[in-house]
Amino acid sequence: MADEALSAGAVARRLGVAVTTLRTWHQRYGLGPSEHVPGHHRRYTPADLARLEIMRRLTAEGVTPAEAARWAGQAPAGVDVAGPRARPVTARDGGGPTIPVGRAGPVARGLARAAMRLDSVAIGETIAHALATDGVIATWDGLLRPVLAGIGERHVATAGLIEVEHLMSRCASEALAAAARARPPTGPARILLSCADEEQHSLPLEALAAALAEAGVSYRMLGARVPVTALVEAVTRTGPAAVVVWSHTRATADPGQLSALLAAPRRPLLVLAAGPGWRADTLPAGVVRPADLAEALSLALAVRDSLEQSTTD
Amino acid sequence: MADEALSAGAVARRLGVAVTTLRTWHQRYGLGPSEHVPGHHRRYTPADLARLEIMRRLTAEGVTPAEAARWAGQAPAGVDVAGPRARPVTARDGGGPTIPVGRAGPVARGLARAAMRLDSVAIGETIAHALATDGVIATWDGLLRPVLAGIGERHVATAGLIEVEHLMSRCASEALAAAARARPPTGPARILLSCADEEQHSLPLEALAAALAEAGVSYRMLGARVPVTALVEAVTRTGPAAVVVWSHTRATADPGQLSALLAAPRRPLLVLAAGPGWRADTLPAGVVRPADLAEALSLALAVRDSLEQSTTD
DNA sequence: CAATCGACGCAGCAATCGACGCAACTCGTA
DNA sequence: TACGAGTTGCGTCGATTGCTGCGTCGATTG
Repeated sequence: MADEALSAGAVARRLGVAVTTLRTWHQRYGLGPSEHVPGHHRRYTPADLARLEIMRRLTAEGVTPAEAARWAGQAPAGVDVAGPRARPVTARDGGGPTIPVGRAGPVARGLARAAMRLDSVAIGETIAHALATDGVIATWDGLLRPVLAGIGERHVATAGLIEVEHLMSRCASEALAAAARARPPTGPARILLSCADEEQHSLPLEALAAALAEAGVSYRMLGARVPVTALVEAVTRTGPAAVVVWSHTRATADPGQLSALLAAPRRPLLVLAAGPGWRADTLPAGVVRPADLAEALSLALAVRDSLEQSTTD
Repeated sequence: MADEALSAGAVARRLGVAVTTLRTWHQRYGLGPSEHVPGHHRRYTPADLARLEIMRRLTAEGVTPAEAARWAGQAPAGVDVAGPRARPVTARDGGGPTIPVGRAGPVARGLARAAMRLDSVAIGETIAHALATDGVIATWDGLLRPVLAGIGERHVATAGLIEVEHLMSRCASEALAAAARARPPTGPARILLSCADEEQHSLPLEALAAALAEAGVSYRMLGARVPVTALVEAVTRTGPAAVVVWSHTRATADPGQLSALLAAPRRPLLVLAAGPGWRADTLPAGVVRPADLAEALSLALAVRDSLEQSTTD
């Protein structure tokens, strides 16, 4: 670990920019060594270098330098997006007359039972309570996803239970929407949520929307079955900073949609390919593929306010 | 501190309108940056932005843009614009690539405008307000249906606007669900609502559900794309007094589904074939075909009343 | 003496400007 | 019922603005 100070030339060489540019960045955006006496040589600490790295990466992505600088300036402990995440051990559990929910807990089992009963009131109450108590992420990963997966499995196996699946989806959708509405986000919507073309499953996207609302981030949600042209037009019109495209199955995961997004007139800062449909090796460069809801949320949060933090509204 | 100077593009993105429209608003209504040198770039201060926000909200409520601009122009205290604002006082309306709502009223027009802007917040607020004020039936017939029909027409004609249609549907769905939840029905659910097989439009059914909830009648809602076997099974399991099957297009209106219902072990008292998909001459005997939402509601209410009479305790 | 500093200027490029026009909707009128 | 007048949002075009990266110059630092 070199905690010695780097000279301007060294930093410039490392970043791949001219020395003059470093000076410009300093006096235009205040993005320089934390301690610097005017007239003396600049000494960049590792922390300063990290800030400049952010600046360089953002500008390389196409962000306006002024924006990137504002963003890099206030990031002392910036990038730790990918953290250690405990992975639930896949364990076979339970059979029986109801829906297999794995070891998702008694609440999930109760929810599954209510679903089998087509008891929409109980379903709605259970989900709403979980949302209020544990938050969107935990409810999604620990309750909704297991139960829905269980119904799906059963549905594939027995070619029945479709009405149960639809009822669950509807109730979950309602509960998520209610949760999102309970915490109305403020500020401009810089994040666009959309399903892939032909994709009709929008529930995970609604969960993400609710999670965003929970975090106080406003967004635009287009919903299911959004054709490429419509998506591109929406991007062109609203110019979001980030776009999340959900694909549930491989059939709906056409990488061309993402390429079209990147080629749009107002290229979004970040394009997220979410859902199990996407294949990592076929994604165009510059597209990020979050592993789960939590990661998608943290990525979206990272881009949140790249433009301004005005105190209006 | 004039630190917050938004560019035209930033403001346009924030409001959801085109940059050109901002310029138009400036030169037509004098609604622009307080200090602007002709030829130079426009710099919107927070005060200017607030004025535009008012403009946006008013137009979303259905106010004529010209009038909205007059309102917004004199809103902020202090610096006032002395722009070329000599407009005629005529209260004409209409214009732009909006959605034809005919003579459905200003609220519908405002809703259509908000939809074009993909402004889900405004859409949701408008619908929720209408639901609370006028009730479900009036909101459906006087607001939602005209706007949705307008979008549909336009969508067929121009092969675009799909994202607007989806957003409207989603917001309407949310609002209807919220309204239904606000008045939780009591008692056992004796009415089953379901889409026909392969039918994916469930919004009218959700409107009926909300209307039922408003009337204090409890129901079970299965949702979209319910296969015949699933529907029959649900009927067998829950034994409803009435079943409403919605079909939006002729392709999904297979009379066999209704026959299967009538042949079910626990034959429902009343089977309603709702939606424009059904053809009166092909319906099996004993199936009623309501003309609109109000009729469907009154039929459902009649069933409830007859039940109360027969099973009175 | 090499590297850097602050100041100044310049060329490329994206965003924006003003002007014009188009398409589409409403409404009054024939 | 059809049609023209009035409105309105927005696309397009050529010119301009303003931001950005960086080279240059004389003075200073290490």
